[in-house]
Amino acid sequence: MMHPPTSSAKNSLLKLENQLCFPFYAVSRLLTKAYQPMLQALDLTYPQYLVFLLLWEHQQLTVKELGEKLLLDSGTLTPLLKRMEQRQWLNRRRDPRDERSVIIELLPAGRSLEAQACAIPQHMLERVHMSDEAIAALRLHLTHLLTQLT
Amino acid sequence: MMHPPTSSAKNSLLKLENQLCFPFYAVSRLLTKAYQPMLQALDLTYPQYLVFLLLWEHQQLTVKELGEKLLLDSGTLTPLLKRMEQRQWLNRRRDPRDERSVIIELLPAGRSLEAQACAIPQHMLERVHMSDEAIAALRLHLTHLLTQLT
DNA sequence: CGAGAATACATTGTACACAATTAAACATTA
DNA sequence: TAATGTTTAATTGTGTACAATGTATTCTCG
Repeated sequence: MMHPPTSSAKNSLLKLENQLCFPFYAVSRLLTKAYQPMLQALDLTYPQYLVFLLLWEHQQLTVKELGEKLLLDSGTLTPLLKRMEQRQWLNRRRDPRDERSVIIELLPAGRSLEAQACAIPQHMLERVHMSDEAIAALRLHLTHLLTQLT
Repeated sequence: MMHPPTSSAKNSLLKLENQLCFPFYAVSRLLTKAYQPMLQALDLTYPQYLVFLLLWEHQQLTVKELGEKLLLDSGTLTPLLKRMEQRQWLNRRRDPRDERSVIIELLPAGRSLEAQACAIPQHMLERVHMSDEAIAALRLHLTHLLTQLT
Protein backbone atom coordinates (compact mmCIF):
# COMPACT_ATOMS: atom_id res chain seq x y z
CA MET A 1 0.00 0.00 0.00
CA MET A 2 1.55 3.23 -1.17
CA HIS A 3 1.28 6.42 0.81
CA PRO A 4 1.46 9.93 -0.57
CA PRO A 5 4.76 11.66 0.20
CA THR A 6 4.89 13.31 3.58
CA SER A 7 5.34 17.03 4.10
CA SER A 8 8.71 16.56 5.75
CA ALA A 9 12.02 17.67 4.33
CA LYS A 10 12.43 14.11 3.12
CA ASN A 11 9.78 14.80 0.50
CA SER A 12 12.05 14.64 -2.51
CA LEU A 13 9.42 16.20 -4.72
CA LEU A 14 9.99 19.43 -2.81
CA LYS A 15 13.70 19.53 -3.65
CA LEU A 16 14.86 22.06 -6.20
CA GLU A 17 16.74 19.43 -8.15
CA ASN A 18 13.58 17.44 -8.72
CA GLN A 19 11.50 20.30 -10.00
CA LEU A 20 10.63 20.27 -13.68
CA CYS A 21 10.00 23.97 -13.71
CA PHE A 22 13.35 25.18 -12.47
CA PRO A 23 15.40 23.91 -15.42
CA PHE A 24 13.09 25.80 -17.76
CA TYR A 25 13.42 28.92 -15.68
CA ALA A 26 17.20 28.56 -15.59
CA VAL A 27 17.69 27.58 -19.23
CA SER A 28 15.44 30.39 -20.38
CA ARG A 29 17.50 32.97 -18.53
CA LEU A 30 20.79 31.41 -19.59
CA LEU A 31 19.70 31.43 -23.22
CA THR A 32 18.80 35.09 -22.94
CA LYS A 33 22.22 35.77 -21.48
CA ALA A 34 23.83 33.86 -24.33
CA TYR A 35 22.10 36.20 -26.77
CA GLN A 36 23.26 39.23 -24.84
CA PRO A 37 26.62 39.92 -26.53
CA MET A 38 25.06 39.70 -29.99
CA LEU A 39 21.99 41.73 -29.06
CA GLN A 40 24.04 44.34 -27.26
CA ALA A 41 25.89 45.00 -30.50
CA LEU A 42 22.52 46.00 -31.95
CA ASP A 43 21.48 47.80 -28.74
CA LEU A 44 18.55 45.40 -28.41
CA THR A 45 17.00 43.56 -25.49
CA TYR A 46 15.81 40.01 -25.94
CA PRO A 47 12.06 40.81 -25.95
CA GLN A 48 12.73 43.60 -28.43
CA TYR A 49 14.54 41.08 -30.62
CA LEU A 50 11.46 38.84 -30.51
CA VAL A 51 9.30 41.75 -31.65
CA PHE A 52 11.71 42.34 -34.49
CA LEU A 53 11.59 38.68 -35.56
CA LEU A 54 7.85 39.12 -36.08
CA LEU A 55 8.09 42.53 -37.74
CA TRP A 56 10.87 41.44 -40.09
CA GLU A 57 8.55 38.69 -41.24
CA HIS A 58 5.27 40.57 -41.26
CA GLN A 59 6.22 44.25 -41.57
CA GLN A 60 3.03 45.26 -39.81
CA LEU A 61 1.11 43.77 -36.88
CA THR A 62 -1.33 44.94 -34.23
CA VAL A 63 -0.39 44.95 -30.56
CA LYS A 64 -2.95 42.22 -30.10
CA GLU A 65 -1.30 40.03 -32.75
CA LEU A 66 2.13 40.60 -31.23
CA GLY A 67 0.71 39.69 -27.86
CA GLU A 68 -0.85 36.48 -29.14
CA LYS A 69 2.35 35.35 -30.80
CA LEU A 70 4.67 36.30 -27.94
CA LEU A 71 2.20 35.48 -25.14
CA LEU A 72 2.62 38.96 -23.73
CA ASP A 73 -0.04 41.49 -22.78
CA SER A 74 -0.24 45.22 -23.36
CA GLY A 75 1.14 45.86 -19.90
CA THR A 76 4.44 44.52 -21.14
CA LEU A 77 4.18 45.44 -24.81
CA THR A 78 3.04 49.06 -24.62
CA PRO A 79 6.10 50.43 -22.82
CA LEU A 80 8.42 48.12 -24.76
CA LEU A 81 6.99 49.31 -28.10
CA LYS A 82 7.15 52.93 -26.98
CA ARG A 83 10.86 52.54 -26.37
CA MET A 84 11.30 50.98 -29.80
CA GLU A 85 9.28 53.81 -31.34
CA GLN A 86 11.60 56.37 -29.76
CA ARG A 87 14.47 54.72 -31.59
CA GLN A 88 12.61 55.13 -34.87
CA TRP A 89 12.56 51.38 -35.29
CA LEU A 90 8.80 51.26 -35.63
CA ASN A 91 5.66 53.28 -35.79
CA ARG A 92 2.57 53.13 -33.55
CA ARG A 93 -0.80 54.31 -34.80
CA ARG A 94 -4.47 53.51 -34.25
CA ASP A 95 -6.15 51.40 -36.90
CA PRO A 96 -8.58 53.78 -38.72
CA ARG A 97 -10.94 50.87 -39.33
CA ASP A 98 -10.99 49.95 -35.64
CA GLU A 99 -9.74 52.63 -33.32
CA ARG A 100 -9.33 50.13 -30.52
CA SER A 101 -6.39 48.48 -32.28
CA VAL A 102 -2.87 49.87 -32.54
CA ILE A 103 -0.89 49.00 -35.64
CA ILE A 104 2.83 48.52 -35.24
CA GLU A 105 4.73 49.10 -38.48
CA LEU A 106 8.39 48.41 -39.13
CA LEU A 107 10.37 51.52 -40.15
CA PRO A 108 13.52 51.56 -42.33
CA ALA A 109 15.82 51.88 -39.30
CA GLY A 110 14.25 48.71 -37.93
CA ARG A 111 14.40 46.91 -41.25
CA SER A 112 18.09 47.70 -41.54
CA LEU A 113 18.82 45.74 -38.37
CA GLU A 114 17.71 42.55 -40.05
CA ALA A 115 20.91 42.16 -42.03
CA GLN A 116 22.98 42.47 -38.87
CA ALA A 117 20.80 40.01 -36.95
CA CYS A 118 20.66 37.25 -39.50
CA ALA A 119 23.73 35.49 -38.15
CA ILE A 120 22.39 35.28 -34.61
CA PRO A 121 20.24 32.10 -34.87
CA GLN A 122 23.09 30.13 -36.42
CA HIS A 123 25.48 31.29 -33.68
CA MET A 124 23.04 30.18 -31.03
CA LEU A 125 22.47 26.77 -32.59
CA GLU A 126 26.21 26.16 -32.58
CA ARG A 127 26.43 27.41 -29.03
CA VAL A 128 24.26 24.65 -27.57
CA HIS A 129 26.15 21.73 -29.15
CA MET A 130 23.15 19.57 -29.94
CA SER A 131 22.50 17.30 -32.86
CA ASP A 132 19.69 18.14 -35.26
CA GLU A 133 17.86 15.08 -33.95
CA ALA A 134 18.18 16.15 -30.33
CA ILE A 135 16.97 19.63 -31.21
CA ALA A 136 14.00 18.23 -33.11
CA ALA A 137 13.09 15.99 -30.17
CA LEU A 138 13.41 18.88 -27.77
CA ARG A 139 11.26 21.04 -30.00
CA LEU A 140 8.53 18.38 -29.88
CA HIS A 141 8.57 18.31 -26.08
CA LEU A 142 8.44 22.07 -25.92
CA THR A 143 5.57 22.29 -28.38
CA HIS A 144 3.67 19.73 -26.36
CA LEU A 145 4.20 21.70 -23.20
CA LEU A 146 3.18 24.93 -24.90
CA THR A 147 -0.14 23.44 -25.94
CA GLN A 148 -0.67 21.89 -22.52
CA LEU A 149 -0.08 25.18 -20.79
CA THR A 150 -1.96 27.58 -23.03
CA MET B 1 27.31 24.27 -53.41
CA MET B 2 25.51 25.52 -50.34
CA HIS B 3 25.22 29.18 -49.52
CA PRO B 4 24.66 30.69 -46.11
CA PRO B 5 21.11 31.96 -45.62
CA THR B 6 20.52 35.47 -46.89
CA SER B 7 19.48 38.35 -44.70
CA SER B 8 16.12 38.67 -46.40
CA ALA B 9 12.77 37.99 -44.80
CA LYS B 10 12.92 34.59 -46.46
CA ASN B 11 15.62 33.60 -44.00
CA SER B 12 13.57 31.07 -42.10
CA LEU B 13 16.10 30.98 -39.28
CA LEU B 14 14.98 34.50 -38.44
CA LYS B 15 11.36 33.49 -37.96
CA LEU B 16 10.02 33.31 -34.43
CA GLU B 17 8.60 29.85 -34.97
CA ASN B 18 12.05 28.47 -35.81
CA GLN B 19 13.80 29.88 -32.77
CA LEU B 20 14.89 27.40 -30.14
CA CYS B 21 15.00 30.07 -27.50
CA PHE B 22 11.44 31.32 -27.72
CA PRO B 23 9.77 28.07 -26.61
CA PHE B 24 11.94 28.07 -23.51
CA TYR B 25 11.07 31.66 -22.80
CA ALA B 26 7.37 30.95 -23.35
CA VAL B 27 7.23 27.64 -21.47
CA SER B 28 9.13 29.10 -18.56
CA ARG B 29 6.63 31.93 -18.18
CA LEU B 30 3.64 29.64 -18.71
CA LEU B 31 4.92 27.26 -16.06
CA THR B 32 5.30 30.15 -13.65
CA LYS B 33 1.73 31.17 -14.40
CA ALA B 34 0.57 27.61 -13.81
CA TYR B 35 2.09 27.78 -10.34
CA GLN B 36 0.41 31.10 -9.66
CA PRO B 37 -2.91 29.94 -8.16
CA MET B 38 -1.14 27.57 -5.77
CA LEU B 39 1.55 30.08 -4.82
CA GLN B 40 -0.93 32.88 -4.41
CA ALA B 41 -2.68 30.82 -1.75
CA LEU B 42 0.60 30.99 0.17
CA ASP B 43 1.20 34.64 -0.79
CA LEU B 44 4.42 33.58 -2.51
CA THR B 45 6.06 34.55 -5.79
CA TYR B 46 7.75 31.90 -7.89
CA PRO B 47 11.34 32.96 -7.10
CA GLN B 48 10.42 33.12 -3.42
CA TYR B 49 9.09 29.56 -3.74
CA LEU B 50 12.44 28.49 -5.21
CA VAL B 51 14.24 30.03 -2.23
CA PHE B 52 11.92 28.10 0.06
CA LEU B 53 12.61 24.82 -1.72
CA LEU B 54 16.27 25.29 -0.83
CA LEU B 55 15.65 26.47 2.72
CA TRP B 56 13.18 23.69 3.47
CA GLU B 57 15.90 21.26 2.49
CA HIS B 58 18.90 23.01 4.01
CA GLN B 59 17.45 25.23 6.76
CA GLN B 60 20.36 27.62 6.42
CA LEU B 61 22.33 28.89 3.42
CA THR B 62 24.45 31.90 2.50
CA VAL B 63 23.33 34.34 -0.16
CA LYS B 64 26.22 33.10 -2.26
CA GLU B 65 25.02 29.49 -2.01
CA LEU B 66 21.48 30.48 -2.89
CA GLY B 67 22.82 32.41 -5.86
CA GLU B 68 24.87 29.48 -7.09
CA LYS B 69 21.95 27.09 -6.90
CA LEU B 70 19.38 29.45 -8.42
CA LEU B 71 21.77 31.17 -10.83
CA LEU B 72 20.82 34.55 -9.41
CA ASP B 73 23.06 37.34 -8.16
CA SER B 74 22.79 39.57 -5.13
CA GLY B 75 21.14 42.27 -7.20
CA THR B 76 18.13 39.99 -7.45
CA LEU B 77 18.45 38.10 -4.19
CA THR B 78 19.07 40.92 -1.73
CA PRO B 79 15.76 42.73 -2.23
CA LEU B 80 13.89 39.43 -2.61
CA LEU B 81 15.30 38.11 0.68
CA LYS B 82 14.59 41.41 2.42
CA ARG B 83 10.94 41.07 1.46
CA MET B 84 10.91 37.51 2.80
CA GLU B 85 12.58 38.69 5.99
CA GLN B 86 9.85 41.27 6.52
CA ARG B 87 7.32 38.45 6.50
CA GLN B 88 9.31 36.69 9.25
CA TRP B 89 9.87 33.77 6.90
CA LEU B 90 13.63 33.95 7.28
CA ASN B 91 16.44 35.69 9.00
CA ARG B 92 19.43 37.55 7.48
CA ARG B 93 22.65 37.98 9.42
CA ARG B 94 26.34 38.30 8.69
CA ASP B 95 28.45 35.21 9.23
CA PRO B 96 30.61 35.96 12.32
CA ARG B 97 33.37 33.80 10.84
CA ASP B 98 33.37 35.77 7.57
CA GLU B 99 31.66 39.12 7.75
CA ARG B 100 31.39 39.27 3.97
CA SER B 101 28.84 36.46 3.91
CA VAL B 102 25.18 36.75 4.85
CA ILE B 103 23.52 33.68 6.31
CA ILE B 104 19.88 33.11 5.45
CA GLU B 105 18.10 31.02 8.05
CA LEU B 106 14.61 29.59 7.81
CA LEU B 107 12.27 30.77 10.58
CA PRO B 108 9.26 28.85 11.99
CA ALA B 109 6.80 30.87 9.89
CA GLY B 110 8.72 29.82 6.80
CA ARG B 111 8.97 26.22 7.90
CA SER B 112 5.25 26.06 8.45
CA LEU B 113 4.62 26.81 4.77
CA GLU B 114 6.27 23.54 3.80
CA ALA B 115 3.26 21.44 4.74
CA GLN B 116 1.01 23.59 2.59
CA ALA B 117 3.39 23.52 -0.36
CA CYS B 118 4.07 19.82 -0.46
CA ALA B 119 1.20 19.09 -2.84
CA ILE B 120 2.37 21.61 -5.43
CA PRO B 121 4.93 19.50 -7.34
CA GLN B 122 2.48 16.64 -7.78
CA HIS B 123 -0.19 19.03 -9.05
CA MET B 124 2.23 20.46 -11.59
CA LEU B 125 3.35 17.05 -12.82
CA GLU B 126 -0.26 16.11 -13.46
CA ARG B 127 -0.85 19.44 -15.14
CA VAL B 128 1.62 18.83 -17.98
CA HIS B 129 0.24 15.42 -19.02
CA MET B 130 3.56 13.78 -19.79
CA SER B 131 4.69 10.21 -19.25
CA ASP B 132 7.47 9.52 -16.80
CA GLU B 133 9.64 8.56 -19.77
CA ALA B 134 8.98 11.81 -21.60
CA ILE B 135 9.73 13.79 -18.47
CA ALA B 136 12.96 11.88 -17.93
CA ALA B 137 14.01 12.52 -21.54
CA LEU B 138 13.15 16.17 -21.25
CA ARG B 139 15.12 16.43 -18.01
CA LEU B 140 18.17 15.03 -19.81
CA HIS B 141 17.93 17.63 -22.56
CA LEU B 142 17.52 20.40 -20.04
CA THR B 143 20.46 19.23 -17.97
CA HIS B 144 22.59 19.10 -21.09
CA LEU B 145 21.61 22.64 -21.99
CA LEU B 146 22.26 23.84 -18.47
CA THR B 147 25.80 22.53 -18.57
CA GLN B 148 26.36 23.92 -22.06
CA LEU B 149 25.22 27.36 -21.03
CA THR B 150 26.88 27.74 -17.63
C1' DC C 1 53.39 42.44 8.22
C1' DG C 2 51.10 45.17 4.54
C1' DA C 3 49.69 46.50 -0.17
C1' DG C 4 46.99 44.91 -3.70
C1' DA C 5 43.88 41.37 -5.39
C1' DA C 6 39.81 38.81 -4.70
C1' DT C 7 35.34 37.91 -2.54
C1' DA C 8 30.53 38.74 -0.91
C1' DC C 9 27.01 41.57 -0.68
C1' DA C 10 24.47 45.97 -1.37
C1' DT C 11 23.01 49.68 -4.31
C1' DT C 12 21.56 51.99 -8.54
C1' DG C 13 19.32 52.24 -12.78
C1' DT C 14 16.94 50.08 -16.66
C1' DA C 15 13.79 46.88 -18.59
C1' DC C 16 10.81 43.44 -18.50
C1' DA C 17 6.43 40.55 -16.65
C1' DC C 18 2.01 40.58 -14.99
C1' DA C 19 -2.25 41.33 -12.12
C1' DA C 20 -5.66 44.69 -11.67
C1' DT C 21 -7.92 48.65 -13.15
C1' DT C 22 -9.34 52.20 -16.44
C1' DA C 23 -11.02 54.04 -20.74
C1' DA C 24 -12.41 54.25 -25.28
C1' DA C 25 -14.33 51.97 -29.29
C1' DC C 26 -17.00 48.49 -31.11
C1' DA C 27 -20.55 44.69 -31.09
C1' DT C 28 -24.90 42.70 -29.65
C1' DT C 29 -29.52 42.41 -28.83
C1' DA C 30 -33.69 43.34 -26.80
C1' DT D 1 -31.32 52.49 -31.48
C1' DA D 2 -30.17 52.54 -26.76
C1' DA D 3 -28.51 49.79 -23.02
C1' DT D 4 -25.34 46.29 -22.18
C1' DG D 5 -21.48 43.67 -22.86
C1' DT D 6 -17.04 42.79 -25.21
C1' DT D 7 -12.67 43.99 -27.06
C1' DT D 8 -8.27 46.49 -27.25
C1' DA D 9 -4.79 49.31 -25.20
C1' DA D 10 -3.05 52.07 -21.70
C1' DT D 11 -2.04 52.75 -16.91
C1' DT D 12 -0.66 51.60 -12.16
C1' DG D 13 1.79 49.11 -8.85
C1' DT D 14 4.69 45.23 -7.42
C1' DG D 15 8.34 42.10 -8.10
C1' DT D 16 11.82 40.20 -10.40
C1' DA D 17 16.39 40.13 -13.54
C1' DC D 18 20.67 41.95 -14.41
C1' DA D 19 24.61 45.09 -15.68
C1' DA D 20 27.47 48.26 -13.44
C1' DT D 21 29.26 50.21 -9.51
C1' DG D 22 30.34 50.73 -4.59
C1' DT D 23 32.07 48.96 -0.12
C1' DA D 24 33.62 46.31 3.52
C1' DT D 25 36.06 42.12 4.49
C1' DT D 26 39.26 38.58 3.62
C1' DC D 27 43.03 36.53 1.18
C1' DT D 28 47.69 36.36 -0.95
C1' DC D 29 52.18 36.87 -1.48
C1' DG D 30 56.32 39.42 -1.56
